[in-house]
Amino acid sequence: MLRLSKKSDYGLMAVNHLARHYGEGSFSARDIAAGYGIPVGLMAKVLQRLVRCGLLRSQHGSNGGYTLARPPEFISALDVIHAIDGPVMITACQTVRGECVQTPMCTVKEPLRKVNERIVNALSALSIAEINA
Amino acid sequence: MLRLSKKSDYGLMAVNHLARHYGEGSFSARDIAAGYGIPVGLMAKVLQRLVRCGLLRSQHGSNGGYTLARPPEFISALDVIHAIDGPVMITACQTVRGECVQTPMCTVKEPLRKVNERIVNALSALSIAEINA
DNA sequence: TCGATATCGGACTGAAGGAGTCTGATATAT
DNA sequence: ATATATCAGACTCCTTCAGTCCGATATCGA
Repeated sequence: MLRLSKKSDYGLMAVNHLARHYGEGSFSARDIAAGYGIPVGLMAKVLQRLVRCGLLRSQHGSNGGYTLARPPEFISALDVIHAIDGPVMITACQTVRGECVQTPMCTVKEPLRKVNERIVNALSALSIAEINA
Repeated sequence: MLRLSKKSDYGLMAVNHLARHYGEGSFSARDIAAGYGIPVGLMAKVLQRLVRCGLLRSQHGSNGGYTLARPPEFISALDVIHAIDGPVMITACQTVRGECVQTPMCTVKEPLRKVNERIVNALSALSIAEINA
């Protein structure tokens, strides 16, 4: 249905939160989740994925938590979404290389690929810093 | 996951097919489905929705079928997707009026609304005639 | 050293939505 | 009449999403 997953939503909120407090130390999943009414466990999962993709740094132990791996200007909405949901692709039928699995007679593949490209561009042009402003 | 439903895909293919043969009479669900390896029953369902939203005209009985309700230049990809999947909205949390149901502290609502707007624009700027060219 | 507090990883469950089928009704041309 | 269409809705899988839970590991402070 051309919809973002809730996890991506949560991810954007979390990264946004960290951006807003950039340079003020680290925040735990609990810290972040509390402010937005997001289940802690789920928030933790989302944050873990962001760490694995190099967007966040994590610190174990007490007084631990998460911080941005780089300044908010250099993290895009696409980065976050891609880290959580994988590649942004509006059609299920085509692979990363643009091949159509379903049917070679698909006449709308190419136009949709262009639309997809525009969406990706729009998302990658939107930095977290920009969201925060 | 920011993905179009298969029904929308099928709808685009169908409308595209009808556009390619615009002025050559009507085509049944069976006619259209056959060429693309789409299940007939499902194709029929999709076509019905397009009729209900005024994009296609239908003709009962033998030698019946579907035709475009207006020239391909005046049907956009968004028209088709909207007819099948409903309003294009990348976030589940906001209603048509842009209100956030989940939490009033959502900090990413407004930026995502703008991204959504761009997507809608891209889709509504893409006419079926353009796809076909 | 012990314990509290974190992240981390995977498995798991329930609910929701998508894909596709089926049945029956209505309309129309031959 | 009959064959061929659309039409409408209910229905069944099956996948995916949302969220939970448990055990393991790492770190800080007392």
